[in-house]
Amino acid sequence: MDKRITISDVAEALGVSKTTVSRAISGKGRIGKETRERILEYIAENDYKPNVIAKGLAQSKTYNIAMIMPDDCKTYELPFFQTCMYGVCEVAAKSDYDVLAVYASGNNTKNLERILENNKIDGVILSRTTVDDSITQTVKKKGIPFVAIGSTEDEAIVRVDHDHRSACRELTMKLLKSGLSHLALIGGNNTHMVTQRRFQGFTDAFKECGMEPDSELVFLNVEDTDAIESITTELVKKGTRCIVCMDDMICARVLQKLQREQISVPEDIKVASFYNSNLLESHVPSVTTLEFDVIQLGKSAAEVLLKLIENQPTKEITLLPYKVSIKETT
Amino acid sequence: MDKRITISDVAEALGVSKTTVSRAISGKGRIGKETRERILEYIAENDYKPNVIAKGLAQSKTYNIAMIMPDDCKTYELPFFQTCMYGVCEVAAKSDYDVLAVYASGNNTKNLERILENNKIDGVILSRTTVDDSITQTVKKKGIPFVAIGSTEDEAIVRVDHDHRSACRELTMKLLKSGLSHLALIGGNNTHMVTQRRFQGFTDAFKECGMEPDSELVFLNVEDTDAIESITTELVKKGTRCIVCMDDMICARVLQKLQREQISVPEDIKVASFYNSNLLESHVPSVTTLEFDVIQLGKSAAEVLLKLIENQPTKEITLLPYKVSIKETT
DNA sequence: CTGAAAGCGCTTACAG
DNA sequence: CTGAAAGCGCTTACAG
Repeated sequence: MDKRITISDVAEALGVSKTTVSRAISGKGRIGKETRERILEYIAENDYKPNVIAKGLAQSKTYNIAMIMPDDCKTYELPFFQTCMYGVCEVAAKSDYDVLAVYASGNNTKNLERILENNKIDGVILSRTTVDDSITQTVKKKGIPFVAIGSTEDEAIVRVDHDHRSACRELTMKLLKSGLSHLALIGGNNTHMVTQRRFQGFTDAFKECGMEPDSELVFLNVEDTDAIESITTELVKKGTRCIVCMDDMICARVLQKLQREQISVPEDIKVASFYNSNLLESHVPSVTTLEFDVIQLGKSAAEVLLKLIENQPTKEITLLPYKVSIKETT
Repeated sequence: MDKRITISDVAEALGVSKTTVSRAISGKGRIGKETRERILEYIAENDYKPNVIAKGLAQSKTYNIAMIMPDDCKTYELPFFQTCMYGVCEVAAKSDYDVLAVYASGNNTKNLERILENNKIDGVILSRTTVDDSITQTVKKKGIPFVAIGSTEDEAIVRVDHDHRSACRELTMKLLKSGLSHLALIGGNNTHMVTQRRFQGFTDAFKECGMEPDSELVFLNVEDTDAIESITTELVKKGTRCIVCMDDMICARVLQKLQREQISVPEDIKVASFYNSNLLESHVPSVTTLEFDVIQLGKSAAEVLLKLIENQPTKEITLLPYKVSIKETT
């Protein structure tokens, strides 16, 4: 490991003080133009790299942020979280921040607490928000900046999200207007805010048409494959004409089941999904979905968090656009 | 943010020196039993938490390791990397280490270089190794400990891996012995070491039976969906009786294509995969695969890296077991 | 067994 | 415009 030069070495070599060198680098404080240029030049030539750790100690900063990942494997394996994290890292890197991966859930905040106690981060990104969220409480108690990806009940939390409610309303609307009135809906864990928001959008559309969703056709908290399959079968028996799936995973399983039962889509039954991903993208026939830019979601979250950390003004809520993509399955 | 107490506060409150407090906490250096207990007790009661950053500065350590993630979305979205990372984080946390996510590839090591220059990590885990690997070179040049997940050409690199070659040999062997001699093989990027190792295992099995793989039926470097589908079609036309897929993604696409073409598995054609994942696990009929414990892979990698960082002896190579899981598709 | 002091590499009032 | 000095919170020879 090659020994790196420090600010003292630079100061000594140039016959100036450490203070001056520090100022030349940070750009803060008054400093003569010529002096600065001389220092910057020397630094470039001699490959000086500041020690971020020492800088952090002096400033009580770490230049690290944490991204909270769900800690059950069924969830953290979802492309969503990975893609999000990629966006977060990309933006963080530009400001010389790094991203710690921290796995936590409502029942298990011990990793989060450890990292918080160790003062290893300047801010936190919550990648999933649930209705009663002990993760949020933990971060809040610590008092460091954080932003939530997704909706939150607590309106005081800074957050970025896709506009799921409007998106689902719009897609549902299009389905209703195309003459499909008895829409079935299969959704996952209803303690996730996103499930609730999507359901609101679904309901919004019905109301706008002066109707109500048929409660016999709405299934929430459907968590495992078997349940999805039996509900699919049930819906087919009932003669449902269109199944709306809350997410890509559910949709993939529904499509698989229908295919296995030799029920053709869209001829016998139509299918749409409130969320897209690579699980569905290569499907034939192509699936009607909502499209969200997840990398951008991660990027926006990081941008907002960095502003928060640097005490710059930020919006309480950032809503990202979506695209309704009507394809062959409806 | 509640101000935390420091080692000085503890020292002052107890009328001892900072040195003594530090020793009581670290357990290093001689210290009176009674003094130590008094300090530990005070610390517990007053909720003292050491500042890991300061500790790191003094020791020239960061208590962070980096996990290198592939930087193209088709790859980092694979459950493999997520699951691996989970295992890494779990083990790291036990030793008070945290894990930075760093996206890099052979063409783009700038994030890695930045983090290395910033001295923000004590070691690196490489999650994928390619044949000519500029990532490995970059880390090596820096001189900090690292371990590779997967095989490497360079035998001097510390690495942990599943025994892909033996695993593939064994699965291929079983297929050959069950009377399927003209096995077709579809594999991905051949610059990935794992692709090469799997192919070796495949070949090993043939040799052991005094045969050779039929080069007309072997397709490597098959990277996109269209190619997989057309090869599948071609193989069906040729009357191939069994398609072996190098990984879960390829296998999923092959199965999808066959299903769409109404070709039944395993009646018309048999299918096996050299890698399992949730992509395949709920498939009907169940798929013959190799099963690997990926969380364990991440854990082992982290364990080895921590040993390396702490200058403890380690094995050059750690090979993890596998399971051949013969199911309905063959 | 314990402590004073120097040091890790930076930043930042304060003084000039 | 520039610098001496103190400080961030710890660790670790060195001395006693």
